[in-house]
Amino acid sequence: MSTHRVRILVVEDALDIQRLLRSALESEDFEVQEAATLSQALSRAATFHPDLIVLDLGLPDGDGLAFIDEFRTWSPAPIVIVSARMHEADKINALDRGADDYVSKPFSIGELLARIRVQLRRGSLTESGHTSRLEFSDVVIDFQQRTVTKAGQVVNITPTEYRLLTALTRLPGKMITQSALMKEVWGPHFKDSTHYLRIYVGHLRRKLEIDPSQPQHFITETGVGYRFVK
Amino acid sequence: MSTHRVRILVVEDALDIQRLLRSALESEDFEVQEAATLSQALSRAATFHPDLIVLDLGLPDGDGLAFIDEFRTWSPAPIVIVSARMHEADKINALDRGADDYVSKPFSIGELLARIRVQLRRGSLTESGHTSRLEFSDVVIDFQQRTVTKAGQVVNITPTEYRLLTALTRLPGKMITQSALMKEVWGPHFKDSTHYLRIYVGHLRRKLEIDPSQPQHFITETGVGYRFVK
DNA sequence: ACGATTTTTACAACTTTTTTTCAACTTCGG
DNA sequence: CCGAAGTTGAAAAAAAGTTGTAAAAATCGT
Repeated sequence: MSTHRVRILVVEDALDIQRLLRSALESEDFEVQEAATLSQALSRAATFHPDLIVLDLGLPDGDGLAFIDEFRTWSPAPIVIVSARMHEADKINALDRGADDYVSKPFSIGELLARIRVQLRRGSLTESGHTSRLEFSDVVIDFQQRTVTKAGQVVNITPTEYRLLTALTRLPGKMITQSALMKEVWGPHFKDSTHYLRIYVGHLRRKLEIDPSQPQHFITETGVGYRFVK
Repeated sequence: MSTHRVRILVVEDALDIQRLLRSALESEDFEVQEAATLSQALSRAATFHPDLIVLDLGLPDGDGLAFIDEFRTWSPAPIVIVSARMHEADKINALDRGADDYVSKPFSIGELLARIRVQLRRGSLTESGHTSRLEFSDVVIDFQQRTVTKAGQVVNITPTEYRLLTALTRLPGKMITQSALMKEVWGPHFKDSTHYLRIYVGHLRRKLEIDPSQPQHFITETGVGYRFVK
């Protein structure tokens, strides 16, 4: 489905390694962007939407672990750490924090590329995500038929409501930020018009919650986003 | 909602390493089975249906790569190679044939366990359960879902509280200075308004400590900063 | 042109952050 | 060991910001 080349963001402050990585990755036909600082990495990641991140932990303006924390709030794309830190505790920390692989410097470029292929291979396997049916309390959502029933009665769901419902329920339990929801439902251009969200989450609650004033399934995370729980 | 413990098949002919792996894996509450030869490995895998395989490439009756080929025809379960072979070509070969990670002997058992957690996290993300988590006393923090639970109950965490929690827990046991925390949570401009810190550390203690007046996890280092310990 | 849907507007209710106040605790010199 | 200075913790009021609801206006699809 996605027609674009695989995008890789390289977060690395050492210029020589940056160049080495760029040439190796580009010769594998990846689309490469670079960032040399933590803040640059975060803004690049947001606009570039990389399929994978190569991350040096030793950045000048902060700990690379902070990047993992922040990035993982909105993207599951694999993160491969490339670092001079050799201590076991550093590796374990980074891996448990959300990194997917850890390669120590000095590294072999061939091995790094193989490990990147492993990450991308698995990413494409688990891409799909959505099951065809979802049930909670007395509600049944059938994503194949695009129908929603509550207590056996068919509930009319408008196109916008349905897109929002899909975005919220894709990963039950996971908090989705307002801007992520806006981008998915109304498009990137509307990402700051978050009052639409309140109105449409309100619609979903009125139609699907048992008591819309005490929502059990469409949960507000004030200042951040919404979460669907079964 | 699989109720069984996570099953791991260890394919390894050296008895000492086999024992080491079994005890380490069982203390993490995995269900472990072993195989010492290629043919044994294939039949065990077929009956045991492991969730993950730890595989030594140097088996007496054949190349471990053959096992990967055969196993991959019917199971996508992650394979973590543990091998004495150090050559780059061996690693690349195994990874491209279908292995998911490669740890060289002699290996650190802590790192191996972390890499196993990474593999299991990915696999179960789509089904349910395991993600990148931090646990201490009766508290579970799930950074992928952005949820915090105490004794099974969801605890509401505000955006500022969550940023502080993230900054503090990133390096368990390590003391973080007040100004570092201020810069990360409130931004560089507020680095001297350290009384905010006391208020919000207080919030975290009230919400997460067993006895907030006798903190066990969010520790004050008077005059310097705070430290999180598990 | 009609009904259904989306967008705009307005306001009340609610949550979070900041400010303020004061009590308790730590540290350190005498 | 005592008291002073500095540091930390708890509570609550005030301010700022965020969310929920209703309903009118505009737009869309047929």
